[in-house]
Amino acid sequence: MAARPPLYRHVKQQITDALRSGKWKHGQKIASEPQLAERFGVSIGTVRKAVGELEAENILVREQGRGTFVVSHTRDYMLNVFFRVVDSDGHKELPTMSLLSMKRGRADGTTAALLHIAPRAPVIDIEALLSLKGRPTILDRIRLPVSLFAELGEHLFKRRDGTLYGLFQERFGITIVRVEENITAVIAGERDSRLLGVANGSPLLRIRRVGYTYKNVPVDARVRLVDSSKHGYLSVLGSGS
Amino acid sequence: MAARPPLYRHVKQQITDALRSGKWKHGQKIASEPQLAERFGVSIGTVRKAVGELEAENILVREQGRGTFVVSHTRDYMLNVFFRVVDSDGHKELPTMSLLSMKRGRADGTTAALLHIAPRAPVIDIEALLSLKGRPTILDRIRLPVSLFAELGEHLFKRRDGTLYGLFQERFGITIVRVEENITAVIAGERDSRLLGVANGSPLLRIRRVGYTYKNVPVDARVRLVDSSKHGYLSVLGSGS
DNA sequence: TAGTGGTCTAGACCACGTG
DNA sequence: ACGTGGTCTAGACCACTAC
Repeated sequence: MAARPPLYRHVKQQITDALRSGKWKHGQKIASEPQLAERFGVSIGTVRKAVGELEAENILVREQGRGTFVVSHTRDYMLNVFFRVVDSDGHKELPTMSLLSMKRGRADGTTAALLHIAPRAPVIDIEALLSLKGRPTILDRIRLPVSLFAELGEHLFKRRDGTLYGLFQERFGITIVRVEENITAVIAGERDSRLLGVANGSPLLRIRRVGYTYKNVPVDARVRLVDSSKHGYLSVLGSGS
Repeated sequence: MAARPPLYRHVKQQITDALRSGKWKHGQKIASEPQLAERFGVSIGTVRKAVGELEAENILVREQGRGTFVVSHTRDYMLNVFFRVVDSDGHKELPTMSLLSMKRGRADGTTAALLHIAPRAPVIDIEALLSLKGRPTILDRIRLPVSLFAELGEHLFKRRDGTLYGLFQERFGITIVRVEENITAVIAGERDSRLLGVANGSPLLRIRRVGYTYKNVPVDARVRLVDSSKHGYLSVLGSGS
């Protein structure tokens, strides 16, 4: 008795597949609504419902009079969607990244489970220090599966003004559509406190993040330590009117 | 040249006003879509768009074949919408509350600013210890404006199996539709560590929460300390497919 | 069976951006 | 002027719930 899925779900799925296959790339305009309606043999209203859901999921953006576009992980976009660290006035600002190290290694059990890869599968292991207002504030340890990012090299970071997820999108065609963050409080270790410029034994936010692309495929796993003495992590729930 | 707002916004506004005025109370069924369409002199499609937005904002819930209802702050609802503390397996469970103290006082500057009330305006000052799996995990210090909760007394907590926001809704007709939480890491003070049963100097999550009802009116301000040694704060961003 | 919300259609008109 | 997305309408039919 499997309930028949509504038509617009099917349309949405076809659009998502087209995005995944690279038919339309980030920042590009997709087909207009009348064109999509004709291609899929449905009415415009049905197309609009499908596109509307994809827009609500931060995958497409509609612009009246111009068209519908695949979201691009610009700095502004990252700031609004994925970055939640604010200063004491509630203002947000993207950090500047400084690469500490980058090497190949093998996934430990936890990382393998998070990334849905085999234990000891090859990963890229990155450490980076992120600064806000010139002050080191965030220490990232990032693990990426080599299977997806084989050609990732240090040189790609040197000349970058964008974000890591922007790099994923531009160079590897991988769009992060959702991240899950699990936050706990920890005491800064000796090395962490030195890098972040805080007293040994200071409290830090420890954020375990997993980033997912389409179809809930995990792509990046990171552990992020945040000096929250001058910043906070902002979470908004419910979004009422 | 003020752009004319679309019709469905007007309809949405009228529905929100009716909710605020108490015409339909939590858990009750509101008028059917054809009835609303006739009352407001618009087509059903326009009503559906308005109701759809209110549903997306967690203010109404539609149930096929039954009707559209005002959300009720049941335990399940709270768990899914406003409670973000999970155990190490990622499971959620609502805490049991134990009231530590409740007294009248006056708002300090920070609290007054958060609640949009005058400095030194009268507030109710509550301390409560919340336990997960029988283990004290969260220490809440809550400030409520007396202007909204004049009749709040300790007896209302004694016989309670619901949540604080459920109490707001049932006894005071106030529905929280959005909360903002600002999270930092702190070191447990002497009293905090004793109440939470952790070692002095342990790291804790410090969550500054403000709860809002319709029209962005702040209603409750609290500072929440969480023992994150066995739990974490879960945040999901982007919600892609 | 009657009433509810959910889907889908077809078409008119509006608001906006581009050439 | 044209094409885009945005709004609004009217009506048909489906899926589900209650009685």
